[in-house]
Amino acid sequence: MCESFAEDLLAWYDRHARELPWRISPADHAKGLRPDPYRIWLSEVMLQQTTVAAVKDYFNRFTTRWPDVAALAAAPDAEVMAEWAGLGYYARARNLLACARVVADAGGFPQTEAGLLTLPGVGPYTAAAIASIAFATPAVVVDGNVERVTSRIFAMGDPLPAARPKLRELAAQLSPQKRPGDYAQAMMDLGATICTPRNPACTICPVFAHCEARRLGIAADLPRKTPKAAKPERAGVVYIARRPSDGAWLIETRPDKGLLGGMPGFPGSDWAVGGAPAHEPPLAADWLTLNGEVRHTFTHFHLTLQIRITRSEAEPQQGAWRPAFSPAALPTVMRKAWDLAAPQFHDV
DNA sequence: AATACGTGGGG
DNA sequence: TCCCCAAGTAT
Repeated sequence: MCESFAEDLLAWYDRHARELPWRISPADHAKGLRPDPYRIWLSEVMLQQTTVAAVKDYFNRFTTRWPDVAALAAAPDAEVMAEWAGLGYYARARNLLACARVVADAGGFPQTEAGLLTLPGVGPYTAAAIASIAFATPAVVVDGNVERVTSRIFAMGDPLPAARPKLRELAAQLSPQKRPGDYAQAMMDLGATICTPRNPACTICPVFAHCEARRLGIAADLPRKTPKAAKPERAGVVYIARRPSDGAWLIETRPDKGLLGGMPGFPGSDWAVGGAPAHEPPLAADWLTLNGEVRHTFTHFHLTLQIRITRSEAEPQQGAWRPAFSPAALPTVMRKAWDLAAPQFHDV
């Protein structure tokens, strides 16, 4: 049954594989063509907790600008962070660059799962994905799609995340030794297009016959998940200043660790439950509080941000004047603040 | 082991 | 509107 599961899935993949910028087609794969490990690695890191739709443009811009790992390794940190701006989980970008430099120094990517696992930003999923897709090594590739598909095939009702080790065992039972890369990508495509979280399309599923949850009519209820804690409300203040003499913006680079680490932003208060903690503005001036506020939701809290603006020529105590600053380099929450403030500076 | 870490789209 | 979630990793 396991054997024919993989056969049925791969037969479907041969006809229905999605065309994606980092992929080569199953037909070309069969001719012995191999995808570029650099492109597979880059796409897998971008795709961590991120949708294909969101990744495509970023992937194309990165590979156009930095066509190989040596080019990326030589890039200045700020340029890579700016190119990543808006994609989220910015530790990925910092680790991406660290990883590129390790790999460029080594003269190429490690070709084993264990070797890949030592790289910054490469965890169990990504190591297995690169090993199977780029190096044709059988590996048990388990991501959210595989967990969902597997829980349904076996009608495994234990809730995530506790069920993760058991699901990995079950996924290993399904995984074939042949065509590991195609199989991994087939599971992704199945999970993304047929075996979806809501309203799975069981009637057109290529592995319909193997699916215990479908047989029981409970596919849409799996996998079960333990409820998540509610997100707390936090609030803060940001200060947006512009220098009339040259149009420079007051920008600080956030510390490498923590939220939005390594990204540019506007100086301001900490963000706390119950309101902005006491703080000093980044420079002495008359600050105007805007009527509108920024609302933004992070993974683990909601945020309301008050915006204060001024025009000034003073030397700041936080951040620095940046005459050539582009808002495209901002993380989304800061870009929202900029969107609100920028019209107030139309005459600067 | 549990928590921190972004964002945009869909129902 | 609000909640869920998408090719997870680091600590």
